[in-house]
Amino acid sequence: MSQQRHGSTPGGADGVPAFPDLPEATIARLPEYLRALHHLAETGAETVSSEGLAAAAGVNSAKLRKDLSHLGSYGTRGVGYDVALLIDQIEYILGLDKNRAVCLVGVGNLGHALAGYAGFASRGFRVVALFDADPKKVGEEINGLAVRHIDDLERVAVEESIAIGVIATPPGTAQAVADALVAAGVTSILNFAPGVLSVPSNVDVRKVDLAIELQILSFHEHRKASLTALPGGRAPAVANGDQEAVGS
Amino acid sequence: MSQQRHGSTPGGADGVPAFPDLPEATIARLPEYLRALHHLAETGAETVSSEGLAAAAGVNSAKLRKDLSHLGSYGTRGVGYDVALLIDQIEYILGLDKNRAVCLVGVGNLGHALAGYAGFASRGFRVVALFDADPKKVGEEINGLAVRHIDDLERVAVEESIAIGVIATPPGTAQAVADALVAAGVTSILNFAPGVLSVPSNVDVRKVDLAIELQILSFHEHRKASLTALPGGRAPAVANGDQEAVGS
DNA sequence: CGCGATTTGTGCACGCCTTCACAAGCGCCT
DNA sequence: AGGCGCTTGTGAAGGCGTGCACAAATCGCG
Repeated sequence: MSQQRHGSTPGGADGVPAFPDLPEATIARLPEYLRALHHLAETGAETVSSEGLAAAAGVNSAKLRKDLSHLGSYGTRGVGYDVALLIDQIEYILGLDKNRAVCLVGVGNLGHALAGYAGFASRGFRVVALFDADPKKVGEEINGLAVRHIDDLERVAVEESIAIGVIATPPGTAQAVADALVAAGVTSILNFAPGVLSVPSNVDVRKVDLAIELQILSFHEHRKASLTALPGGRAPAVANGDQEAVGS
Repeated sequence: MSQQRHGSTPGGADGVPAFPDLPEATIARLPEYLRALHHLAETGAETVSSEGLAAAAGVNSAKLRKDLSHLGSYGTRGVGYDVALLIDQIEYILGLDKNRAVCLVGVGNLGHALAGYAGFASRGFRVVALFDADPKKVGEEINGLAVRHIDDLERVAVEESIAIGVIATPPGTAQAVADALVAAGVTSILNFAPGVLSVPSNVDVRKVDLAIELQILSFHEHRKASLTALPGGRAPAVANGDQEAVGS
C-alpha cells in the first residue's frame, strides 16, 4: 500500500477526512457489496467472510478483499468482516449518508417510471423535483410530487441544493437539458437519452442506454449461433449453474 | 490481426462466415458507433474520418480505428469510412439484421415503461411478449400487446423463438424468473432487478441497476466535495466544454 | 500458555486495453 | 505522370485490473 495513512480522523471531530482515491473498477463494485451486505444484515448475520460476501456479490473473493483493503478495510483475520461496520464504511465512502437530492428531467414514458421507482428512495436518494417542457404535463402529480416546467429548473435546483440530475428526455433535447442542469449547478448527471453529452470537465456523466445493452446481448447471441453451427452438437443446456456474466 | 482471413463469404451464398472474436471492450462500443453512424447518415454524409466518427461517439480516434480494424474494417486511406457500408458491417456483427424477438417479464412500474420504450423497436428489437405473475395485470394491453401470465412463458418463448429476455420484476422474484427463462430456452438476459442472478454458463446476463448508477455518481460528488474543501477556491464552472465521462 | 485452524491483506505476475507514433496507402492537383 | 497531403491501420509501450498464492494475524481449544 503506497498510500500512507492519513488516519481516518482518529479522534477528531473534523468533517471530511483525507479521501482515498479508489480505482474506478472498485468504486463500481462497492454498491453491489453494499446491497449484499444489507441483505446479510437483514438475515441477522454479524460477520461475513470475504468468501461469503464475494459469493453474494457475484465476484471473486480475492478481488473483494483487495477492493475492501483499498478503503482501509475493517476486517479481522480469522473471523471476517463486521457487517454493520462495513455498511457504515461503504455508505460513508459513497456519500450516501447525505440522503442526496435528485431531480429528474423528462416525464415521458421512461421518466414517469423512474419518478416512481422505489429503488431510489430505499438506497439513499430522494427525488425532490420533476421537470418537463410539455405544458400539458406540468402540474401533473406523480408519486406525490408535482411536475414543474423546465424553466424553473435553475431556481429550484439552487433552492433544494440539487447536485444530481437525471435526464430521461428524447435524444434531441438531451444536450439542452444537460446545459440547463450544468447552469443550475448540477455536477453529476445520469443520462438515459441515447447520444453523447458535452459538459464541462468538472461534471460527471454516466450513461445508461437500454438499447445498447440489448445490442451487446444480441452480439453474443449471434456469436453463440455461429459457433454452435460449426462444431459438435448443441450442448444440452448444461444442467445446473455456475453463474456467468458477460461484461460489467 | 493474427486471425487469418476466412474470407467473409466473398461470393458465396453461405450463411454464417467465420466470426471474429472481438475484445469485450470493443463490442461494448460498437452500438455507440452505430448510433453515431445512423445520425451521420441522416445528415447525408457519405464518408466519415475516424476523427469525425470518434468525436460523434465520444471516444479517442485511435481507439476507434483499432476497434474497427478488428472487424476487418472497410476504410479508405486518405478518405475515411463509407458510412453506409460501415453501418451494414456493424449491424451484421451485432446480429441486428435478425430483428430479434424479446420478451419482458414484470409489468410493474419500470416494466411498463420498458414495454412502451420506442428505443427498442427503432434499434432492431421487437418486444413480442409481456409476462407478469399478477392475475390483475394479465390481459392488460400495453402498446397493443397483451400481458400474459408467467406460466405461459415457456410455451410462448418456444413458439416465438425468443432468445432474449428482460427481467423487470421485484428483486425477490428475479431468480425464479431467470430460471423460467432459461428453461424456456432463453440464452440472453437483461436484468433490471438488483441482485446477482445464477444461470448456466451458456447464458449471458447483463445487469442494469439504476440505483447503482446513482451511487457511483454520489461517490464522485462526495469526492469532489472533499477536494474543493481543502485546496484553493471553487473553480467557477469552467465556462465551456471539453466533454468528460466518468466510467463506461 | 501454546498450537492449529481460519481468514485477511498483499506482493507479484499475467493479460487486456489504451494511447502514441508512424509507416503504408489512396486520391487529388499540378 | 509525379508528388503532396491526408487518413487508415498497426507495432510497441505503458497502465490498469485481475487472480494466485502466501505471509501475517487473530481466535478458540486443549
